[in-house]
Amino acid sequence: MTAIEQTQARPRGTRLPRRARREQLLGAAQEVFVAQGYHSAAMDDIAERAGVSKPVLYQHFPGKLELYLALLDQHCESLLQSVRGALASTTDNKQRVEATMDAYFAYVEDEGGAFRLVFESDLTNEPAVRERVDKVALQCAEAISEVIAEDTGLSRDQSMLLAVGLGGVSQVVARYWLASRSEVPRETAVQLLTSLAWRGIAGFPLHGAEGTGGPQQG
Amino acid sequence: MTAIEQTQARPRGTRLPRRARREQLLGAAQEVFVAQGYHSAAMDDIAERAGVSKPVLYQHFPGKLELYLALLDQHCESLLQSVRGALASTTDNKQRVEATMDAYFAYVEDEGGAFRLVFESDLTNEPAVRERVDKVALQCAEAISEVIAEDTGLSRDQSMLLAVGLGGVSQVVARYWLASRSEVPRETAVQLLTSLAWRGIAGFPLHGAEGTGGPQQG
DNA sequence: CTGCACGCCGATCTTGACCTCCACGGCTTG
DNA sequence: CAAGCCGTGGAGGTCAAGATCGGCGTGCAG
Repeated sequence: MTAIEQTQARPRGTRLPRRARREQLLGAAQEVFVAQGYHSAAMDDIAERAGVSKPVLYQHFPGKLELYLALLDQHCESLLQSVRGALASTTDNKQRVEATMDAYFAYVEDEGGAFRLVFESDLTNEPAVRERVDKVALQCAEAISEVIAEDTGLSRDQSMLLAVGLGGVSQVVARYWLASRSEVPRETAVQLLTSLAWRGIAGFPLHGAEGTGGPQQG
Repeated sequence: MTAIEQTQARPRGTRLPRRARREQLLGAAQEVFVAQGYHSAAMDDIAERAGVSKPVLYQHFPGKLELYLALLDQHCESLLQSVRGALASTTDNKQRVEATMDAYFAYVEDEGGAFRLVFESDLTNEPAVRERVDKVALQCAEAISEVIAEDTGLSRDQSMLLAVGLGGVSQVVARYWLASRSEVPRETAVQLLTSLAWRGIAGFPLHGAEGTGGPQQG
């Protein structure tokens, strides 16, 4: 009845080198933060999850907030890399859209549900957290907006609006798709969104004017 | 130095009928919750903001959570009504898209920033809150998806995915537009998103097949 | 074998926020 | 004019959770 699933199953007595211990603590913290959110997560829970006592936690991190920020930074960077990688993976703009959408889906589907720290944080009132979350969203949108501006000739402000929209739609739908256990397979969902978005973007002037790859398949 | 801005400027001693007092408390609570989030908001702050003492607060609401839920319910209902009203305001599907987008922008721009309670709550771990937030998003998406399904002939699952996407894009971009103080006027932003979304939707089969209003103006 | 250093643990402190108890003052009634 | 009632106010209880202090066991150098 009181059995608690723990990924590591440490018998609470193992001695680890500092670096390894730190990584393990980060893993445990991620599990707890993802499952319970920042506020409901207790340092006791994290320590217990890691199979250590609380003082050890405080020997590796100054406090709860810093622990959370370490994880947040890690996964913000991860998202940004994925999006940039998707945009750089091809020069065909339609495939760019598809790759970017898929990047969001892959990110959301990633192990441990770490995306919740970025997209569903319950600590957005903390300026440090707000800054991270806003910044990564802005950086992703800027990366997307550059492509949009080149493809459509829209102004910076307007392409940013669209870029924010594309990032937003990817993130929101990916989360919905994951939560609803939709029977629609991931690839189909991505295709659907890509069709929607690409047709929308292609309707603006200048689309495909500069060798962006032909829209041969309607 | 210790001057605190209070919208009502009650001299802290006024006697109000219960209904009016309740409304005033709700208003004060909304201001504090919006400004500070659920966790950082203290019942003391809300009472002080309203110009009453704490026991009065507890005579009208059983606790902090119920107070929050009362506000949340109110604004969830408001959003749902706006979206449904927008969808029912016309039979032209393109104008439906535009009206719905505009409904989100209006909602976000609404006084007091109450949209934060719905879209940026820091209490999503609380099941009651999660239920409300998820439910209103789902209800909005369902309302939208009905139109999409009729217009495109897509399956229920697929039109729901698109509907969630449209709701998501509206919500995300509207919040970005509000936060970034974009020089793009609201009407232009709505037009931009409407173009994007409508072209995307219109690309699916069956679009405009059943008297949905002619797409005469590109 | 013995002393030392290091990392870990049980038990504790303190803060902060939600939530109630006893005294005061204005309004109504005879 | 006087008495009572009801709502208001300040001060306090309780508890959860973040953050910390002395003791213990283990591995290594001499």
